[in-house]
Amino acid sequence: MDEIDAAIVAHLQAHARQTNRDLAQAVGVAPSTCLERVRLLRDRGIITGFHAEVDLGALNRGVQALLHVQVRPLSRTVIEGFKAYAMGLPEVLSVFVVAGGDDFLVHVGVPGVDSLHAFLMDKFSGRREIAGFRSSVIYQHTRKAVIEPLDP
Amino acid sequence: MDEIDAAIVAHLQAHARQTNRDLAQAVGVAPSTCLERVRLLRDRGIITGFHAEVDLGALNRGVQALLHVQVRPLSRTVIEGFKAYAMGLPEVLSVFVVAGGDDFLVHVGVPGVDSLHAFLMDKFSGRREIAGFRSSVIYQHTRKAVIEPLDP
DNA sequence: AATGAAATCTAGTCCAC
DNA sequence: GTGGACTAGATTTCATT
Repeated sequence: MDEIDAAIVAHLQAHARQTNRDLAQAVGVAPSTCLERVRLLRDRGIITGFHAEVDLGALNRGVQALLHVQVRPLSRTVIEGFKAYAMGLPEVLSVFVVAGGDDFLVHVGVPGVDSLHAFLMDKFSGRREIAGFRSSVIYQHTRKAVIEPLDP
Repeated sequence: MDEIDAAIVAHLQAHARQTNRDLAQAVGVAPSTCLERVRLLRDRGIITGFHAEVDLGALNRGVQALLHVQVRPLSRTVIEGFKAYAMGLPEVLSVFVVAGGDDFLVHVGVPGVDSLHAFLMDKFSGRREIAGFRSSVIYQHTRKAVIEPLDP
Protein backbone atom coordinates (compact mmCIF):
# COMPACT_ATOMS: atom_id res chain seq x y z
CA MET A 1 0.00 0.00 0.00
CA ASP A 2 2.05 2.90 -1.31
CA GLU A 3 1.06 6.54 -1.55
CA ILE A 4 -0.79 6.04 -4.83
CA ASP A 5 -2.97 3.39 -3.21
CA ALA A 6 -3.53 5.74 -0.31
CA ALA A 7 -4.61 8.48 -2.71
CA ILE A 8 -6.98 6.09 -4.50
CA VAL A 9 -8.49 4.98 -1.21
CA ALA A 10 -8.92 8.59 -0.11
CA HIS A 11 -10.60 9.60 -3.35
CA LEU A 12 -12.95 6.62 -3.42
CA GLN A 13 -14.01 7.23 0.16
CA ALA A 14 -15.11 10.70 -0.84
CA HIS A 15 -16.53 9.94 -4.29
CA ALA A 16 -17.13 6.26 -4.95
CA ARG A 17 -18.73 6.90 -8.33
CA GLN A 18 -15.90 8.89 -9.80
CA THR A 19 -15.04 7.45 -13.22
CA ASN A 20 -11.85 5.45 -13.45
CA ARG A 21 -10.44 8.02 -15.84
CA ASP A 22 -10.93 10.93 -13.47
CA LEU A 23 -9.60 8.90 -10.58
CA ALA A 24 -6.51 7.94 -12.57
CA GLN A 25 -5.87 11.55 -13.48
CA ALA A 26 -6.40 12.69 -9.90
CA VAL A 27 -3.83 10.26 -8.52
CA GLY A 28 -1.46 10.61 -11.48
CA VAL A 29 -1.41 7.17 -13.13
CA ALA A 30 -2.77 5.69 -16.33
CA PRO A 31 -6.40 4.50 -16.32
CA SER A 32 -5.41 0.85 -16.77
CA THR A 33 -3.01 1.05 -13.86
CA CYS A 34 -5.63 2.71 -11.74
CA LEU A 35 -8.21 0.08 -12.60
CA GLU A 36 -5.81 -2.69 -11.67
CA ARG A 37 -4.93 -1.03 -8.38
CA VAL A 38 -8.57 -0.61 -7.43
CA ARG A 39 -9.16 -4.26 -8.22
CA LEU A 40 -6.23 -5.29 -6.04
CA LEU A 41 -7.40 -3.05 -3.20
CA ARG A 42 -10.72 -4.87 -3.30
CA ASP A 43 -9.13 -8.31 -3.57
CA ARG A 44 -6.85 -7.58 -0.63
CA GLY A 45 -9.87 -6.58 1.44
CA ILE A 46 -8.70 -3.00 1.93
CA ILE A 47 -11.72 -1.61 0.12
CA THR A 48 -14.64 -3.64 1.44
CA GLY A 49 -17.48 -2.13 -0.55
CA PHE A 50 -19.19 0.87 -2.11
CA HIS A 51 -22.24 2.34 -0.44
CA ALA A 52 -24.69 5.16 -1.01
CA GLU A 53 -25.17 7.44 1.97
CA VAL A 54 -28.73 8.40 2.72
CA ASP A 55 -30.24 11.30 4.64
CA LEU A 56 -31.76 9.81 7.80
CA GLY A 57 -34.51 12.41 7.91
CA ALA A 58 -35.72 11.31 4.48
CA LEU A 59 -36.01 7.75 5.83
CA ASN A 60 -38.27 8.98 8.63
CA ARG A 61 -35.49 8.72 11.16
CA GLY A 62 -35.11 12.31 12.26
CA VAL A 63 -34.24 11.36 15.84
CA GLN A 64 -31.13 9.40 16.72
CA ALA A 65 -30.05 8.06 20.09
CA LEU A 66 -27.34 5.97 21.68
CA LEU A 67 -28.57 3.31 24.06
CA HIS A 68 -26.14 2.18 26.73
CA VAL A 69 -27.01 -1.39 27.60
CA GLN A 70 -25.81 -3.77 30.28
CA VAL A 71 -26.56 -7.47 29.93
CA ARG A 72 -26.21 -10.33 32.40
CA PRO A 73 -24.78 -12.88 32.62
CA LEU A 74 -21.74 -11.80 30.62
CA SER A 75 -21.46 -15.00 28.65
CA ARG A 76 -20.68 -15.42 24.98
CA THR A 77 -24.16 -16.76 24.37
CA VAL A 78 -25.89 -13.79 25.94
CA ILE A 79 -23.63 -11.24 24.26
CA GLU A 80 -23.92 -12.77 20.80
CA GLY A 81 -27.63 -13.28 21.31
CA PHE A 82 -28.31 -9.70 22.26
CA LYS A 83 -26.17 -8.39 19.43
CA ALA A 84 -28.06 -10.50 16.91
CA TYR A 85 -31.37 -9.42 18.41
CA ALA A 86 -30.44 -5.73 18.25
CA MET A 87 -29.14 -5.97 14.68
CA GLY A 88 -32.42 -7.53 13.68
CA LEU A 89 -34.47 -4.57 14.86
CA PRO A 90 -35.31 -2.11 12.06
CA GLU A 91 -34.71 0.92 14.28
CA VAL A 92 -31.08 -0.05 14.92
CA LEU A 93 -28.33 1.52 12.82
CA SER A 94 -25.26 -0.04 14.42
CA VAL A 95 -24.13 -1.91 17.51
CA PHE A 96 -20.93 -1.38 19.47
CA VAL A 97 -19.73 -4.11 21.84
CA VAL A 98 -17.60 -2.24 24.34
CA ALA A 99 -15.41 -2.63 27.38
CA GLY A 100 -16.01 -0.60 30.49
CA GLY A 101 -19.15 0.31 32.38
CA ASP A 102 -21.53 -0.64 29.59
CA ASP A 103 -21.55 -3.79 27.49
CA PHE A 104 -23.28 -2.38 24.39
CA LEU A 105 -23.89 0.91 22.73
CA VAL A 106 -26.79 0.67 20.33
CA HIS A 107 -27.16 3.45 17.76
CA VAL A 108 -30.78 3.85 16.72
CA GLY A 109 -32.65 6.13 14.32
CA VAL A 110 -36.39 6.61 14.84
CA PRO A 111 -39.09 9.01 13.64
CA GLY A 112 -39.38 10.94 16.92
CA VAL A 113 -38.84 10.93 20.64
CA ASP A 114 -42.18 9.25 21.13
CA SER A 115 -41.07 6.37 18.89
CA LEU A 116 -37.86 6.16 20.89
CA HIS A 117 -39.83 5.70 24.07
CA ALA A 118 -42.09 3.15 22.45
CA PHE A 119 -39.07 1.31 21.07
CA LEU A 120 -37.46 1.06 24.50
CA MET A 121 -40.68 -0.13 26.12
CA ASP A 122 -41.60 -2.63 23.43
CA LYS A 123 -38.21 -3.99 22.40
CA PHE A 124 -35.96 -3.62 25.45
CA SER A 125 -38.03 -3.66 28.61
CA GLY A 126 -38.92 -7.14 29.66
CA ARG A 127 -35.95 -8.88 28.06
CA ARG A 128 -34.41 -10.85 30.85
CA GLU A 129 -30.79 -10.57 29.74
CA ILE A 130 -30.93 -6.76 29.89
CA ALA A 131 -29.74 -5.78 33.36
CA GLY A 132 -30.09 -2.07 32.68
CA PHE A 133 -30.05 0.59 30.02
CA ARG A 134 -29.82 4.33 29.61
CA SER A 135 -30.53 6.39 26.51
CA SER A 136 -28.79 9.48 25.19
CA VAL A 137 -30.47 11.50 22.46
CA ILE A 138 -28.02 12.58 19.76
CA TYR A 139 -28.07 16.29 18.98
CA GLN A 140 -25.49 16.03 16.20
CA HIS A 141 -23.48 13.28 14.57
CA THR A 142 -20.62 14.21 12.28
CA ARG A 143 -18.75 11.42 10.57
CA LYS A 144 -15.48 11.95 8.76
CA ALA A 145 -15.98 11.24 5.06
CA VAL A 146 -12.37 10.26 4.41
CA ILE A 147 -10.41 8.15 6.88
CA GLU A 148 -6.71 8.35 6.20
CA PRO A 149 -4.07 5.76 7.13
CA LEU A 150 -2.16 6.45 10.33
CA ASP A 151 1.61 6.32 10.59
CA PRO A 152 2.93 3.35 12.57
CA MET B 1 -40.62 8.73 -2.51
CA ASP B 2 -42.61 5.70 -3.68
CA GLU B 3 -41.67 2.07 -3.36
CA ILE B 4 -39.49 2.13 -6.49
CA ASP B 5 -37.44 4.95 -4.98
CA ALA B 6 -37.21 2.96 -1.76
CA ALA B 7 -35.95 -0.05 -3.69
CA ILE B 8 -33.37 2.07 -5.50
CA VAL B 9 -32.17 3.57 -2.24
CA ALA B 10 -31.90 0.13 -0.65
CA HIS B 11 -29.93 -1.30 -3.58
CA LEU B 12 -27.53 1.64 -3.78
CA GLN B 13 -26.84 1.51 -0.06
CA ALA B 14 -25.68 -2.07 -0.50
CA HIS B 15 -23.92 -1.76 -3.85
CA ALA B 16 -23.23 1.81 -4.92
CA ARG B 17 -21.32 0.72 -8.03
CA GLN B 18 -24.02 -1.49 -9.47
CA THR B 19 -24.50 -0.56 -13.11
CA ASN B 20 -27.59 1.44 -13.91
CA ARG B 21 -28.80 -1.39 -16.12
CA ASP B 22 -28.68 -3.97 -13.35
CA LEU B 23 -30.23 -1.54 -10.90
CA ALA B 24 -33.05 -0.79 -13.32
CA GLN B 25 -33.72 -4.47 -13.84
CA ALA B 26 -33.61 -5.15 -10.10
CA VAL B 27 -36.22 -2.50 -9.33
CA GLY B 28 -38.28 -3.16 -12.46
CA VAL B 29 -38.03 0.02 -14.55
CA ALA B 30 -36.25 1.03 -17.74
CA PRO B 31 -32.60 2.16 -17.43
CA SER B 32 -33.41 5.71 -18.47
CA THR B 33 -36.16 5.94 -15.88
CA CYS B 34 -33.88 4.52 -13.25
CA LEU B 35 -31.17 7.05 -14.08
CA GLU B 36 -33.62 9.90 -13.79
CA ARG B 37 -34.89 8.66 -10.43
CA VAL B 38 -31.38 8.36 -9.05
CA ARG B 39 -30.66 11.89 -10.22
CA LEU B 40 -33.79 13.17 -8.50
CA LEU B 41 -32.95 11.31 -5.30
CA ARG B 42 -29.61 13.11 -5.27
CA ASP B 43 -31.12 16.48 -6.14
CA ARG B 44 -33.69 16.12 -3.36
CA GLY B 45 -30.90 15.36 -0.88
CA ILE B 46 -32.16 11.87 -0.08
CA ILE B 47 -29.00 10.26 -1.41
CA THR B 48 -26.20 12.44 -0.08
CA GLY B 49 -23.21 10.69 -1.59
CA PHE B 50 -21.41 7.52 -2.64
CA HIS B 51 -18.53 6.30 -0.53
CA ALA B 52 -16.04 3.44 -0.52
CA GLU B 53 -15.85 1.55 2.74
CA VAL B 54 -12.36 0.75 3.94
CA ASP B 55 -11.04 -1.87 6.35
CA LEU B 56 -9.82 0.00 9.40
CA GLY B 57 -7.10 -2.54 10.08
CA ALA B 58 -5.58 -1.86 6.67
CA LEU B 59 -5.41 1.84 7.59
CA ASN B 60 -3.41 0.98 10.71
CA ARG B 61 -6.42 1.53 12.92
CA GLY B 62 -6.90 -1.90 14.40
CA VAL B 63 -8.09 -0.53 17.73
CA GLN B 64 -11.25 1.51 18.11
CA ALA B 65 -12.62 3.24 21.17
CA LEU B 66 -15.44 5.48 22.25
CA LEU B 67 -14.42 8.42 24.39
CA HIS B 68 -17.09 9.86 26.66
CA VAL B 69 -16.27 13.51 27.18
CA GLN B 70 -17.70 16.18 29.43
CA VAL B 71 -16.88 19.81 28.71
CA ARG B 72 -17.44 22.95 30.77
CA PRO B 73 -18.88 25.48 30.55
CA LEU B 74 -21.71 24.16 28.42
CA SER B 75 -21.80 27.12 26.06
CA ARG B 76 -22.26 27.07 22.32
CA THR B 77 -18.71 28.35 21.87
CA VAL B 78 -17.17 25.59 23.94
CA ILE B 79 -19.28 22.85 22.37
CA GLU B 80 -18.67 23.96 18.79
CA GLY B 81 -15.02 24.55 19.58
CA PHE B 82 -14.46 21.11 21.01
CA LYS B 83 -16.34 19.46 18.17
CA ALA B 84 -14.22 21.25 15.60
CA TYR B 85 -11.06 20.38 17.51
CA ALA B 86 -12.00 16.70 17.70
CA MET B 87 -12.98 16.51 14.03
CA GLY B 88 -9.60 17.96 13.14
CA LEU B 89 -7.68 15.17 14.87
CA PRO B 90 -6.62 12.39 12.46
CA GLU B 91 -7.43 9.63 14.97
CA VAL B 92 -11.10 10.67 15.17
CA LEU B 93 -13.67 8.83 13.02
CA SER B 94 -16.85 10.56 14.15
CA VAL B 95 -18.23 12.79 16.87
CA PHE B 96 -21.60 12.49 18.59
CA VAL B 97 -23.00 15.46 20.49
CA VAL B 98 -25.34 13.89 23.01
CA ALA B 99 -27.79 14.65 25.79
CA GLY B 100 -27.49 13.00 29.16
CA GLY B 101 -24.51 12.32 31.41
CA ASP B 102 -21.89 12.97 28.74
CA ASP B 103 -21.67 15.84 26.30
CA PHE B 104 -19.69 14.09 23.54
CA LEU B 105 -18.94 10.62 22.35
CA VAL B 106 -15.84 10.58 20.22
CA HIS B 107 -15.27 7.53 18.05
CA VAL B 108 -11.55 7.01 17.40
CA GLY B 109 -9.50 4.47 15.46
CA VAL B 110 -5.82 4.09 16.37
CA PRO B 111 -3.04 1.56 15.72
CA GLY B 112 -3.04 0.04 19.22
CA VAL B 113 -3.93 0.51 22.85
CA ASP B 114 -0.63 2.26 23.42
CA SER B 115 -1.52 4.84 20.77
CA LEU B 116 -4.90 5.27 22.42
CA HIS B 117 -3.22 6.12 25.69
CA ALA B 118 -0.81 8.46 23.98
CA PHE B 119 -3.69 10.10 22.12
CA LEU B 120 -5.59 10.76 25.34
CA MET B 121 -2.55 12.16 27.07
CA ASP B 122 -1.36 14.30 24.18
CA LYS B 123 -4.63 15.52 22.69
CA PHE B 124 -7.14 15.50 25.56
CA SER B 125 -5.35 15.92 28.87
CA GLY B 126 -4.54 19.51 29.56
CA ARG B 127 -7.37 21.01 27.53
CA ARG B 128 -9.12 23.32 29.93
CA GLU B 129 -12.64 22.89 28.53
CA ILE B 130 -12.53 19.13 29.15
CA ALA B 131 -14.02 18.58 32.59
CA GLY B 132 -13.62 14.81 32.38
CA PHE B 133 -13.46 11.86 30.07
CA ARG B 134 -13.68 8.08 30.10
CA SER B 135 -12.69 5.68 27.34
CA SER B 136 -14.33 2.44 26.26
CA VAL B 137 -12.43 0.12 23.97
CA ILE B 138 -14.63 -1.30 21.20
CA TYR B 139 -14.54 -5.08 20.89
CA GLN B 140 -16.87 -5.17 17.88
CA HIS B 141 -18.69 -2.64 15.76
CA THR B 142 -21.35 -3.86 13.35
CA ARG B 143 -23.05 -1.31 11.16
CA LYS B 144 -26.13 -2.07 9.15
CA ALA B 145 -25.34 -1.83 5.45
CA VAL B 146 -28.88 -0.96 4.36
CA ILE B 147 -31.02 1.43 6.36
CA GLU B 148 -34.65 1.13 5.37
CA PRO B 149 -37.34 3.81 5.74
CA LEU B 150 -39.54 3.51 8.82
CA ASP B 151 -43.31 3.66 8.70
CA PRO B 152 -44.78 6.83 10.18
C1' DA C 1 -43.62 10.48 -16.04
C1' DA C 2 -41.84 6.31 -18.55
C1' DT C 3 -39.87 4.16 -22.59
C1' DG C 4 -36.70 2.63 -26.46
C1' DA C 5 -33.18 3.68 -29.74
C1' DA C 6 -29.08 6.24 -31.02
C1' DA C 7 -24.82 8.72 -30.04
C1' DT C 8 -21.18 9.28 -26.80
C1' DC C 9 -18.28 7.76 -23.46
C1' DT C 10 -16.32 4.23 -20.30
C1' DA C 11 -14.58 -0.16 -18.52
C1' DG C 12 -11.73 -3.82 -18.95
C1' DT C 13 -8.37 -6.66 -21.72
C1' DC C 14 -4.31 -7.22 -24.33
C1' DC C 15 0.19 -6.27 -25.60
C1' DA C 16 4.45 -3.60 -25.90
C1' DC C 17 7.71 -1.37 -23.00
C1' DG D 1 4.53 -2.48 -12.83
C1' DT D 2 3.11 1.06 -16.39
C1' DG D 3 0.79 3.07 -20.35
C1' DG D 4 -1.65 3.11 -24.88
C1' DA D 5 -4.95 0.86 -28.29
C1' DC D 6 -9.11 -1.89 -28.97
C1' DT D 7 -13.69 -3.95 -28.23
C1' DA D 8 -17.73 -4.73 -25.79
C1' DG D 9 -20.83 -2.60 -23.02
C1' DA D 10 -22.66 1.19 -20.29
C1' DT D 11 -24.39 5.90 -19.73
C1' DT D 12 -27.08 9.59 -21.20
C1' DT D 13 -29.87 12.33 -24.35
C1' DC D 14 -34.05 12.90 -26.88
C1' DA D 15 -38.15 12.05 -29.48
C1' DT D 16 -42.34 9.57 -28.59
C1' DT D 17 -46.22 7.63 -26.12
